[in-house]
Amino acid sequence: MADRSTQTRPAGRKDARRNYERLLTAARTAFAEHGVGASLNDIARTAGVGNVTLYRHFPTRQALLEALLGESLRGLHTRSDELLASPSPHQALTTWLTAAVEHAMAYRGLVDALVDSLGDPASELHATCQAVKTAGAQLLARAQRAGTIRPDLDASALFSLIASVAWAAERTPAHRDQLLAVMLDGLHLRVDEPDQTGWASGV
Amino acid sequence: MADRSTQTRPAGRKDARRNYERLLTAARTAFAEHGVGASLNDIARTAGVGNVTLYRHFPTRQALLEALLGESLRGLHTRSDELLASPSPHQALTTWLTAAVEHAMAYRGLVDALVDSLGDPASELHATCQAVKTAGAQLLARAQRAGTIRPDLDASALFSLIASVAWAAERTPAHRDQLLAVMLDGLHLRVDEPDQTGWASGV
DNA sequence: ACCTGAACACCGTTCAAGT
DNA sequence: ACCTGAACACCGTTCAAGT
Repeated sequence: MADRSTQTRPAGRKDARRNYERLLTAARTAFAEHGVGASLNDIARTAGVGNVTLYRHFPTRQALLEALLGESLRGLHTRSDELLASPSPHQALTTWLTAAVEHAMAYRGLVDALVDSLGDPASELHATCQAVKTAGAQLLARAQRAGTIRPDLDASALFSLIASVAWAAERTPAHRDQLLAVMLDGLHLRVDEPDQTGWASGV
Repeated sequence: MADRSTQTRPAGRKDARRNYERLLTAARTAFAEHGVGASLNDIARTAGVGNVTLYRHFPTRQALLEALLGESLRGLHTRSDELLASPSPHQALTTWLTAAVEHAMAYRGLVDALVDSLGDPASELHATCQAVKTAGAQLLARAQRAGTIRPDLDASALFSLIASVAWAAERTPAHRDQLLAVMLDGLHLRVDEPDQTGWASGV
């Protein structure tokens, strides 16, 4: 639980450390250009490093993603803690959901990797994704207690919702805001305002 | 527009016709088992056919999907025509959307192919996907005229919504109904009932 | 301790021939 | 006309050695 932000950066030999950094920057540009499915051999090549060196530092593609995005994704946890102190539970949740969707769109194809990771405890991204999930869970629970969000919904369903919107928005960016709006509206309870007529309170 | 259901089944040599059918059944089981990303060489192999034979009959993976699913997907168009005659525009749309999501989940990874096809006029699935889209457009427009569906939404955004739900539901089947419910609720206009109190009708 | 080049088993696609 | 086996350029992964 403590010091989640310190990932295993190699402290050993100087060239190892240098190769590590080179691989990260090469991966960053490759993912940005070709999506998370970019060729790993290509990344090693442009980093000026043997491909086995890449595999030693990052045994899987997800390890590479963790190194690149872990910090940013864990930032959603911090953000959630902050928002828990904000006055409107509902607004806090919607703000956070918008940010979460944004984070999940960092690279083309990233959402697939995130969803896979959540379901695979062996993945290097697993812990990070679960941190995101529990971050959302807190805001979700608070909003549900406040009565503005449909009660039949748990944290993992919320994660699926985030992923589904991020996936579609990545494919058709023009629809991003509408997709988000529909999701947020769908989460919103119908009877969200205090009843102003007294009409419905009888039964 | 006429006779969309007749696809190019080869009428030539007997062995060609036989190979065509063998490839289809091999593809069907391969896609069912490994998703739409299944190895094409593998499909040719289990069909007992040279791989080039596969490529001649089906130049792309999407051509194969069209041959397998085209009829079923075009069925959504027929379904839409039927539902246009049903009494409740809103119920008609939700029924159709549920069916559309179901269709898009026929194989693992299918939604990606469908969305790609819609954006690529050269794809063999393009016409089919557009037929699905226009089928949804009719029901959407009717429900919007009836005032139960948010008016700021066009057919392509609706297609994105279907795809996003199908994508997530395929990954986490347990959430399928909730994802659908959130989407349908998000489409639903808040003030959908005739105002029963007179409170809101002043302005 | 950390690195590299070469090999391995795949993939989709295309070739030069066969009947 | 329609087919096939073999080649091609890739992929991720693993090997046997190097310093």
